Amino acid sequence: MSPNGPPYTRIAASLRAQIASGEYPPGSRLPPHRELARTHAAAQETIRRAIAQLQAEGLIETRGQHGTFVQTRPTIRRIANDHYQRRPTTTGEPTSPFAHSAEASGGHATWDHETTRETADETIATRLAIQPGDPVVVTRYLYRYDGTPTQTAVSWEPAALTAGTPIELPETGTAVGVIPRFDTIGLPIDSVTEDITARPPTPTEVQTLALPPGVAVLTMRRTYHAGETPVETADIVMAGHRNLLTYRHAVT
Amino acid sequence: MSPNGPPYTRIAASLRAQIASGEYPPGSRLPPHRELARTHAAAQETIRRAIAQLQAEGLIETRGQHGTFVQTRPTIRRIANDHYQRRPTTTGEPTSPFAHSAEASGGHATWDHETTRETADETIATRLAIQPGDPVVVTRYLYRYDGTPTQTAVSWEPAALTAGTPIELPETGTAVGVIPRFDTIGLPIDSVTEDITARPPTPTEVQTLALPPGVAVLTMRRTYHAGETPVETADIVMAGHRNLLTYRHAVT
DNA sequence: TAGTGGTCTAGACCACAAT
DNA sequence: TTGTGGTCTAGACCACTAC
Repeated sequence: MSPNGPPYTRIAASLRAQIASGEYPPGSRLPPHRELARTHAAAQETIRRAIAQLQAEGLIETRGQHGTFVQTRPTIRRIANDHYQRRPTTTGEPTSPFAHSAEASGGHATWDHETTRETADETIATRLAIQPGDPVVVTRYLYRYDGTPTQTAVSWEPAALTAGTPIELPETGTAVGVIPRFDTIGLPIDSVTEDITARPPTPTEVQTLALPPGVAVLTMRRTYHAGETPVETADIVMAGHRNLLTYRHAVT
Repeated sequence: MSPNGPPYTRIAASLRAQIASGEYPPGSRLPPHRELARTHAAAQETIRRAIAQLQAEGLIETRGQHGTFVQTRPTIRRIANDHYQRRPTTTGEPTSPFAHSAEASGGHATWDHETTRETADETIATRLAIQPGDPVVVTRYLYRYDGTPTQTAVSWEPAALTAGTPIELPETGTAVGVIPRFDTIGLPIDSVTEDITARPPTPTEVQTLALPPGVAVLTMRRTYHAGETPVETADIVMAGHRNLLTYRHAVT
């Protein structure tokens, strides 16, 4: 088609066009590497480079030793991190930002969590404005969307703030979510900072999030403040190619 | 070191450790592929896989035919997309969000732009709530940070809104920035939506942003609204590994 | 047993830089 | 001319799955 660039990019472009044209519809299987090597008159390794490129784009997926398949859900799920607003204290059942956005996009959210007590290392101490070695309550989450893992999060809270209160352990009391929890102990959260970046996944993230090779993760570092006091900080990691963070700000 | 995984991941881990330990300090040159192949008792192609992995992590950089170098600036630049607030109309010279954040992190910002008149395709028409084929003012930007390209943006505005006004062409009047410009024609912007995601770069983006292979781009789709009317929409693209988007919201 | 993706190898050629 | 990163090849082996 286009005679520019090295062969593996041309082969990738050719396959990309065949997928876009519907010749290989979503869910269908691509020919085996060795057959593609014959039809494109290239070596198997060259085919693999082309395949790897499409994989990084999230277009196709290789399933173990079963074959190479066109992605069935290139559709991006939307995480509506709208405003951080307290819900009107009506009858609605408590929910989390993740569950809220999942249901808004027509799916079902579940999550596992595990809470431990640890001491703050230097990084966390800085983020929480405490001293290294101070006790913190750490909670690790794995969020699933319709059953498949899509997001991990690790949350840190200074133990000194919640010790002896009903919200000492997240995910156990009646108040769900960071903002309502701290409301109940008279430490109202009034601001949140979020740092967003993209980076390649760690091997662990590849495994837990079932990431295809080459895709980046979108990470958010979020810290809640009550006045000048940081009350919770979290690292949130999700697959870059199937997530969209949406913000709506007022301009004043 | 660690006997797990295929050789190329072990070689990558080994090089990563050598970089972290300071054996290869930032800016230094790694041995040539062929030499690494000898010392690690592997084929050159295997070395290249390991190198490609480190490249995708932003740890090293290959410069044409000069060699492989440890990245000198793994330091992430900060783009402070704080609140969208109108500046107090004092004596300060007009500036842009990009210039503001660049100077906040100690660098110097410059940008080129080119404005054309086009007609809206279906996507842009939807985003601007106009009809396909309606005239739009399109401006393409290339932003540089201390001289090196770091961000591209394309902006669309419905021509019908600005025709015959002093702000018909962006970047020509006295008002700099979207919000001040529309203030001057009595169409005050009061909200902005931003959609953020990560994806692999297009070949064009690889070239214009001088991206090393494997790194993802962080993209923002931003739309300004005056009431319910979209007045400007833009696609902003930056390298994922050296950019950080920072938000600070009030919680109400 | 056969098919599949994944990996490795030894050797080759290219374009480009510096010398 | 030499050295470099980048690419391609033909063939091989492995782990896993399906039959």
